[in-house]
Amino acid sequence: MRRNTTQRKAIEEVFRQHERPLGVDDILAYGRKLVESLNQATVYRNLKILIDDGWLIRITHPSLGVLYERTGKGHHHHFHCRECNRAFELPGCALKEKESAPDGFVVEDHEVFLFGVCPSCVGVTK
Amino acid sequence: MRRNTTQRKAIEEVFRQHERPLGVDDILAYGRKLVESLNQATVYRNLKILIDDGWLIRITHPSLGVLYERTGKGHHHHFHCRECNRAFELPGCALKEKESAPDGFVVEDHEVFLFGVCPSCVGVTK
DNA sequence: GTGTATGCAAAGCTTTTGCATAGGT
DNA sequence: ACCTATGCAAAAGCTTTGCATACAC
Repeated sequence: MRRNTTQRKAIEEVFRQHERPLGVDDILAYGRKLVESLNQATVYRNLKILIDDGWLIRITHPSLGVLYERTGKGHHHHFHCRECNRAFELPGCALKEKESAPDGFVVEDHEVFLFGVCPSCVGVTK
Repeated sequence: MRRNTTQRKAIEEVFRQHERPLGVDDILAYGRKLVESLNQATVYRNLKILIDDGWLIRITHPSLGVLYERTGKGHHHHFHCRECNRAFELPGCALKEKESAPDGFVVEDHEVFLFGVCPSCVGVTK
């Protein structure tokens, strides 16, 4: 039977506090603020559990590598800010799947990654 | 000065023979058909050289991991066939960058990955 | 002949696993 | 009290690097 451990509750809390896709390093760092002893192996094991539970999904971002994000947000795209290096989830979908591939290809799904500057970084002199 | 080695010529030949994005394993396997002694470290070193030369680019595919493809094909998207597990380069771009993110986000670039069944696998009973 | 590139092996990283024990139930 | 989940350390992948030698020039 599944136990409701301090560690997993902390990892869930990290995702609630940061509503954006997070990497393992982020999760470990933020998690240790809540549970000092939090171990890397524990994080990996719990991420797997939360994915099995359907609470998280794992995505591989072209620039940021492996990220984890909460489920239940429907289809969306990802934006990567080149200034603050964070990933954002963007609502909506402007891609027409049928028109996106030549005849003969059956398109069943897609992922879009956008790159640029996020609202908080626009206009900030660097 | 850069030497024109048998190994690098073999790696280049692999990309000419297979006009699609290739992973390190593919490159090593196909390359060994041309140069039996071809070593993994040599492949990695030469991929880096070919990227520096602008002859290859490295992409991180959400499902297939790290792939390498020849440059000079302009902007395109990638299609991953769930049957044969190969990646294809698709010409054209149906994404309107400006409409793809909410106000405030400055979109400068994007990558699109499509998933489905490729023409050679459509209709093939499995 | 000179010096870069290769093959091999060892070392880095990230992720996974084995094992003793802490802790949730 | 039981037995799962944790922390630690070792192991397993993938990629990089050090070093002696092969080979491109």
